[in-house]
Amino acid sequence: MSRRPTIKTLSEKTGFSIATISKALHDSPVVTAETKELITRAAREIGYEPSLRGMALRTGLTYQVAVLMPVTAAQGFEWDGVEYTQILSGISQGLEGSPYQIAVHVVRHGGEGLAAARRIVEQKLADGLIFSSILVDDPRIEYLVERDFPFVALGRSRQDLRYAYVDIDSEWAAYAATERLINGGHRRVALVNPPPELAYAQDRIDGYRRAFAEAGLTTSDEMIVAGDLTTLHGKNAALAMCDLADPATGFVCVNESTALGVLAGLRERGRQVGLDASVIAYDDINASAYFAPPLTTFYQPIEDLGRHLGAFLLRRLGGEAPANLTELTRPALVVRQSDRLGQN
Amino acid sequence: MSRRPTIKTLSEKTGFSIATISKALHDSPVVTAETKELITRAAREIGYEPSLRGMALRTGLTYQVAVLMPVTAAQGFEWDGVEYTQILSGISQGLEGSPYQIAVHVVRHGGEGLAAARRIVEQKLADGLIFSSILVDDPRIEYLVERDFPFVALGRSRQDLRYAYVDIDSEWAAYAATERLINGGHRRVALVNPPPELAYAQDRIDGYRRAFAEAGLTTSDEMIVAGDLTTLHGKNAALAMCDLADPATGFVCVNESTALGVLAGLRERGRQVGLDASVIAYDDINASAYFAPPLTTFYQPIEDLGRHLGAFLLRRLGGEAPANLTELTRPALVVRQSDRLGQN
DNA sequence: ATTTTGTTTGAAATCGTTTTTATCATGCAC
DNA sequence: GTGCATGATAAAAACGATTTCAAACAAAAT
Repeated sequence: MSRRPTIKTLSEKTGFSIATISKALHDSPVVTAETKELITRAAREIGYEPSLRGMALRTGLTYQVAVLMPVTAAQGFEWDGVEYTQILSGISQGLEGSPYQIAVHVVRHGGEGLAAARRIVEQKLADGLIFSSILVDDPRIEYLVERDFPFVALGRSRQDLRYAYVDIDSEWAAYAATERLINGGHRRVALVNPPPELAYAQDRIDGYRRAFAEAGLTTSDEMIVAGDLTTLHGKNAALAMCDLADPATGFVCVNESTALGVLAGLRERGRQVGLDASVIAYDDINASAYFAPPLTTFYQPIEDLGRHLGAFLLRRLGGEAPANLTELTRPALVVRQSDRLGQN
Repeated sequence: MSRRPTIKTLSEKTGFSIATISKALHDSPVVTAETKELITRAAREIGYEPSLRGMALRTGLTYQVAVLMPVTAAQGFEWDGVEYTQILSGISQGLEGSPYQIAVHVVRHGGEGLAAARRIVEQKLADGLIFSSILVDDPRIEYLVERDFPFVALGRSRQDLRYAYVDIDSEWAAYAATERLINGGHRRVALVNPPPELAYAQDRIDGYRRAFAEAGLTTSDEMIVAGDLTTLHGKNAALAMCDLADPATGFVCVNESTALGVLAGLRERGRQVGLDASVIAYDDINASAYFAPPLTTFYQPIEDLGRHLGAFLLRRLGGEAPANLTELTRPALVVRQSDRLGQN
């Protein structure tokens, strides 16, 4: 039985030393074109593939990219975090052609994130790191920047640090959605938001407030409902907003899961969407198109973001400065249902 | 700056040779209890952690578990494949306490699956493999069994091979759902099913047919609609079933995504669920509870299955025979809405 | 003819482990 | 006192690559 060919096999076959083989395969200028040709041909012939483990040991690299995958709401088995499939798919596309593999590290509680990052850096479990759920003040970013460990964040914290990121312009997205509802005649607009420690929760609040400010209106904080990203949260938020003395008529929902919950809540209160309530959501898996009624959304191309995460990390690993590696995308409006209160 | 401590550091610190250190840390019987104690204490003191890469090179292992993640319907950006977050979370729990990391390999087209498995085995990218979307006749299973490469399948093919698997009893699940609808008075029941090459699509068809046979009724194949697992597929299926000369009144949906589509389709045709149509789905992320109306479902504990996948693979890697490593679970009925036609 | 320079290749060290084999006391029997 | 197990530890080889440095040789310069 023939074992997998190594550089030694090649050495025996071609008569060159393993040193020359290694150099030839790396296209080093010190070896003649003729020898290179000979060696690469032999390598192709016997199907030689360098062993990642051998390379890893010698170079100190791991050829692994770690991805921190949060599983916050597995408890209760609610619809949450599902977009990670798309993120991973995107990252994998971004990494294509490189020798890097994706190592998923599941993070159960918020606090585990820093611990996981620490372990990855200290035990050198990976050469680079990708993570999301960025906090307003994110200890992982601080730690990694300080250690100069290559990473790309999906989201931006509010720290004054230079690092690579890919993000959605949530401030603008919330502004645009809120503005639409205000223009539609809504004065009481609920913002169904993620927990306030998340950076983009703050971005959304900023955009929401800006829309009201520019319209010359005032907002009250009771309309901003923070919670996890589950459908249940959306439903509870809608119920609470309906039960206010001065109830909400417009709803800006952070994602499709909460939007579904809001629809369920409104139904339970006998409110008719399109007639006495309007709902706008941010969309990643096109479920909103099938809701009753179909929702107007801002579409976030999660898989694209993933692709950029992978590509940016590759460039970061290649030594590029983080300053070049930033991207901010605006979600695209998908109009499906009117936002005009009682006019459709 | 102190580099990460290695076995050599420990050797210098304690005065023992690296051979003795290695043996002591593996609790070998040839080294005295006293020496072991000394060495383990020193290891703890300087925070020694063995290098996975060093171990990997020497032992030929990789300490990686590969997971094949299919991304079939990324095209069109439909709701599909979202349960992988839960699967990964479960696998990670099953692997906890072991030195194994999860390496995700994204598989884009069906055919890529075998190629990915081949690459993983031949280049020894991982020590074990986990994959889903099992085909009726699955070349990956055949290949891996032949090579005696450790793996656990999420699902069972119809090949007569011995291998480790975790699966949902889809035959029973389809039987139970169909029987409920038949008992509710439905005679025209549509089965909104995945593509027929998937093993569990056949299981579902078997169960569906058994329910009709046991009720002394006949089925017609036009009621079995195969397609991808997207919401769009569900909607199209519902439209088609409504437009038949003898339309369907009951719907058994393969997952929540298609169920949402079926609801949308029924709405478009003016059918009222609970009045002139009934829908039952298989549930993994509890979205059905918020649909209009909330759906009766069979709940599939995906994360549990993932946990077993991880645990089984660990045992398989430990040398256990595949025959012991099989599990079949029945989903649990969650009654939310009556299945009785026009009687609720 | 001898030295210098440059070009190509090879030997050897290294990365951090595990494992096989060797060494060296010590205790015991003869 | 010599020989022989026995038990504890050490030395060395291996895993598969990269990299530094030396060697060999030819060509050019003196």
